[in-house]
Formats: sequence, structure tokens, C-alpha cells
Amino acid sequence: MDKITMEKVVNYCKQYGYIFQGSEIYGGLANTWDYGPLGKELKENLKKAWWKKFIQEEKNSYGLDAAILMNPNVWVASGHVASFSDPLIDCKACKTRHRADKLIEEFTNGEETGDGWSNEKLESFIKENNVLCPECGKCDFTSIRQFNLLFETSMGVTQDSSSKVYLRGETAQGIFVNFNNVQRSQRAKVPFGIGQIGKAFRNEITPGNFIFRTREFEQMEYEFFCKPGTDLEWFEYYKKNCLNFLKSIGLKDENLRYRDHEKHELVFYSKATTDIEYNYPMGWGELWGIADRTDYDLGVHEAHSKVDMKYLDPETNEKYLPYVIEPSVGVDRLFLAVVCDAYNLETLENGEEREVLKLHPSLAPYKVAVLPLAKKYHSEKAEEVYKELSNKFMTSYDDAGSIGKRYRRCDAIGTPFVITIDDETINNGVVTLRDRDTMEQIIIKVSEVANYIDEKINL
RNA sequence: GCGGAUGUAGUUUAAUGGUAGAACCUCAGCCUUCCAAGCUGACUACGUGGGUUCGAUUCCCAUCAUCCGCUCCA
Repeated sequence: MDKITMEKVVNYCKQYGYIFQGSEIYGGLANTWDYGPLGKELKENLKKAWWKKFIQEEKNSYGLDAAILMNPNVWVASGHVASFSDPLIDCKACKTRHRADKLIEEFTNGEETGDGWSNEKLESFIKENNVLCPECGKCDFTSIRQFNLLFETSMGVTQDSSSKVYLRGETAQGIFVNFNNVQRSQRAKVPFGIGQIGKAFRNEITPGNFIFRTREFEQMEYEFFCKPGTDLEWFEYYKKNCLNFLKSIGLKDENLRYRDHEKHELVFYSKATTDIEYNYPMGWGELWGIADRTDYDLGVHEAHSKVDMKYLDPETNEKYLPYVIEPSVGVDRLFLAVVCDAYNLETLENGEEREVLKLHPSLAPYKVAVLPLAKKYHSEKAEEVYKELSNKFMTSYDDAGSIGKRYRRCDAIGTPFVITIDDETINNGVVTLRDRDTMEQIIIKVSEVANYIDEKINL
């Protein structure tokens, strides 16, 4: 089967109400996307699945929901204020853009890194040493422009600089600053983990690829605190765990792979990083990053806040800063991977094509559809069945058009179970249930439908 | 942010300096007892703002958005 295009996925998502362009009636706002009725359900189901796996089913695991607005010092301590902004410079000759410090580093073969230099110093170094553009070989650059990836806003109604706050650039910091609170209140013993789902904001220079990279996005971050020395063990454990999770929600093996970061591309705080990549329509892209952050985060917060972040091991009486293993995944990227993976273009016998979404039942927006076989079966009984099921699951009800058409509508949006109401329902209280994965039709008592579905949607 | 391309119903598209035609989808009615049947009818579009013109969806400019490439990506 040919690889699907992003265009097809975007159109599909719009057509069926998974994702709409943001602020569409006003001409849109670049790279913002709204989740529609079905998208909201799928997204919610993804988050639930993650929460179940990483919080609910893990013994030493705790949830958190920290504020998006945090004391600005958090971002100073974490290093985001300093290094989340890049000195960018454009080549006037060939119109390419470069990072000024990287330009110097490359040009001098690593002798000068440009780390920590002011913009003036970077600029004058480039001029004095005649640093050339790696693209066109000329030295004709614009002045440096500073891009800060943190969104800034102000707290309070007056806009003086003392009220400047940032929208969080990642959810992780909310976990680190609450390390002591969670540990103490939950009487947690290392090793233990804290997870959080929430929005984060980054002024990306180049967002794009639909919901793959947006400036507002949702993360599911997990910080696992362990004893130094055991960190690599846990690192390997979470690599496997995360991959297994992805497979368990139905992503195909051949569309997933690990990519270990080479030493030179590791960010400064990380000892080891592995990405789980997904084969998106535009190519392989990062889905899940698993990083060994050592004690960097707790260390910088201890240094800046002057609050002791060390853990006292009750058995050995050792006091230490735990190491952190961070598996971090973007909800939107996961959403995109799931939809791409489940999307199928089927060619019918008459040559027409139809779209089918083969979602894992646990993720499907609607778990079950109630279809009266014909209009005359739209009855009190049918309403009763709908009411009973909708009490437990997202249930759709459709009596418009032929029965075949309604089956196909269900297939198109990934509804795994369809039950039909006919004479048998009215007279004997049984329905026909079609299981999309097996394509089997079974006759089942209305009272047993919920149990049947419950079993199949459990991850 | 730069370079290139694009912009007509929800989707795919046609035509045109005199304001748009279709298919699919959707909706209503008839029909219909298990996988897009049929018939009748209905709704819906020239991204936005300027300019040229008697008249602009069409030409020009700007803007917005999308796609591709570059750059960037804690």
C-alpha cells in the first residue's frame, strides 16, 4: 500500500470532526488546530491510556497537575531563559538562516564554540574572522536576532518588567519544583515517579507538519527518580516500556524505531537520550524522547531556590540528589501517529475508494453505534438500548440512510462495535452485534452488550 | 524569518473581465430487514482587504492561510 500523504490525513480529520484549523472563520491563525468532537474523544482516550499505564498501574507512581504560570526563576534555574533562545543570523547572499554560535563553531572546527558570548561578540567575531556562510561561501550576514522560545506574558494588569512571567515551555519543571511536596505527602520512596499531562508553549521558529509541531501543545511527561548508579538500568527499562505502550495501543511495529542520540547532539543536561520515532507521512520523526537527565534539574533548583532537594534514604541513611529518567511524549504527536497508523484507504470492487479508520477499540471516539435496521425500528426500545449503553460508553445513534451506509460511516470514524435493532430486539431483547476486528456478527442479549464491549476496550 | 508553489461548497473539481456548473458528502421525503441501491427535492463556494475597470472569482498590490525546501527545534 502506498504511504498516505499528510494532505489526506488533514482532510480526513477535518471531514469527520477530528481536527479543524484554528480560528478558521477569521482566516486562521498559523499553526493552531482545534480538536473537534471526535478528536477530543480520541485525545482524551490517549491520555487515559497513558495515565493508566504510567500512573495507575505503577505502584510508586504519582500524578500531578501543576500551574502553567510559574515563578520566572524556575525558568532561569532550568536554563530555559538563557539557552532556550538562539542567536540567529541570516545570510544576505543566499537567504539561509544559521545559528551564530554554531556558525563559529563549524568555521573554527570547534576551536571556538561561541558558548555564552554576547550577540555583539558573536557578530564582531564573525566580521573580524571573515566567517563564511557554509551554503554560499560568502560573508554577508544580517545582524543577530534573538529568538526566545519561551512565551512571555505579564501577570497583573500593569505591564512593568517585574510582572513578566512565562508560559511554561515544558511541564517537567512543575514536577521538579514539587519533588519534595510529592515525596513527603505521599511518603514516597526512591525509586518513584511523578507524571503530569498538560499544555506547554514554545515560540517555535518553524512549526509545521499539521499538529506535529505547534506552538501550543500538550505533553505527557514522566519523571522517574532513582538512585544514582541505577539510572541506566531504568533508562533501558523505560525505553522498552514506552515502546510496548505504543504497540499496545495498536501502532504498527514497522512504523516505530529507536534512535539513540549521538554524544555530540545530546543536550547539555543529558547523559543519554533515545527517541522513539514514528514513520509519519513526512518521514521519521520524534514521538517519544527518553532521557537520562541525571541530577541536573533537582540540582539547579536546589542551587537557585536554596531549598534542599536531597532524598534521605531511610535504609542506608544516605542523602543524595536522585537521578531522573524522563520519558516525555507529546499528545498531539501521538495523536497524529495513531491516526496515520489507523488510516486506511480501501478500494472497493467498483473501483471507488473509502476511508476506514482501524483504531484500537480502547481509543475509538465512539465505542458502539446503535442502528435501527430500518426507520420503523426507531422505537422506544431502541432509545432504551441507546440510553443503557451511553450510560457506560460514548455511543452513537444513526437511523439515516440505508443500513449499509450506516455501517460504513462507523467504519470511517473507527467505531469498533455496531449493534442493530430489529424485530428480535423488540420481541426477545437481543441485538445483532458486529465486531469490526473479526467482522463477526453475534446475536447477544441487550443486557450483555456492555460487558462484551467492556472486555474488548480494556487495554 | 527566507525562497518557491497554491487558495472556487465539507471534499474533489469545471468555467468565466458581465458574480459560478458538476460529482461525492450532508439534510428532508418516498422506498428500504444487515455492509455506500433507487427516485424526488434542499443547503452550501470564488480566503481577506485594497486598486484598475462601467463591471473583478478572473488582472494588479497587500495580507492571511496551507504545502514544499532552508533555517530552527529542551
